[in-house]
Amino acid sequence: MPLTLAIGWSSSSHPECNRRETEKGIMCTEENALDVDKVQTLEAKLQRLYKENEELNHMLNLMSNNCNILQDQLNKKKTNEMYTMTENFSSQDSFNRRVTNTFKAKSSQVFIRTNEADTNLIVKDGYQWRKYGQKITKDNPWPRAYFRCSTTPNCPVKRKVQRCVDDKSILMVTYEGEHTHALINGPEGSTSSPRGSNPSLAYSVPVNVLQPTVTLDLTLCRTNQEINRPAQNFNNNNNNVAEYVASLTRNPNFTATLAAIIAQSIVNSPYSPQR
DNA sequence: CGCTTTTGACCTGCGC
DNA sequence: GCGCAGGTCAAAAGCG
Repeated sequence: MPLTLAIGWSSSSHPECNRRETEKGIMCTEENALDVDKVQTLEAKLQRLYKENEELNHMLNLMSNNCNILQDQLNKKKTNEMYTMTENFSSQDSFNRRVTNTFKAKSSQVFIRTNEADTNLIVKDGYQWRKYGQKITKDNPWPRAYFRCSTTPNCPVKRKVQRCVDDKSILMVTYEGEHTHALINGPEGSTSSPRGSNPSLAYSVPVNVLQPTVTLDLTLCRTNQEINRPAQNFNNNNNNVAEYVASLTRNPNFTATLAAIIAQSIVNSPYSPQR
């Protein structure tokens, strides 16, 4: 413990040092007393931090345990649902077909919050997409757009983009298949937006259908134009930030991820008791 | 001119 | 077999 050593410096047992200290006289005594006070205050502070650290570790463990328990319950529920599905299908073949279509196609769905005024269905995800169809579906008044990955000629990946019925600012993006190539561009690099249009700021990350759905809201990311008009949207953005933070804290996935990051930072911290 | 989007027609699967 | 809904095709049009 470095602090213990720091406290010990003034009581040197070396005779020469003791002599010099005596010669310096009482003048230094007050100064030394002040230093000792400072050190003691710091030590007390550090002890308090250690204590808080321990409490946080304890809380993290509890959260982690709860998370594991919930995950187990979810997995069990999913398994039960699969069994129920099997019973409901008229034949094992049709069930297998459905499972194959649903899971083996590597489909995934992401929900992306965009600007409500933004009417196009462009989602930047770093790949290049070519639109090959659009359709109005029965259960949704908003058109569904069909895209094919055109990054490479033989890439089999398709995606469907449609606005959410309840909230038109949310885009539902369904990916099907797996890319046969690497991601060639960042979110700004996609060239799939129509000429002259104002592409959405949304940036999606595909998530496997078996995993919890992820919603990304990047409408708060400011474009260069927005940066150049500073105060205009400030209050509006503040409200959006509050909403954004509230939605994040309600999301259990976000909480779990945040807890993991905090845990990691504590473990790696130089003040960690484990070090 | 080449690439992309648009959009009506066509195809396919499913339920009745 | 028929009708419906979702998915795909391909010609036309738009844009740089």
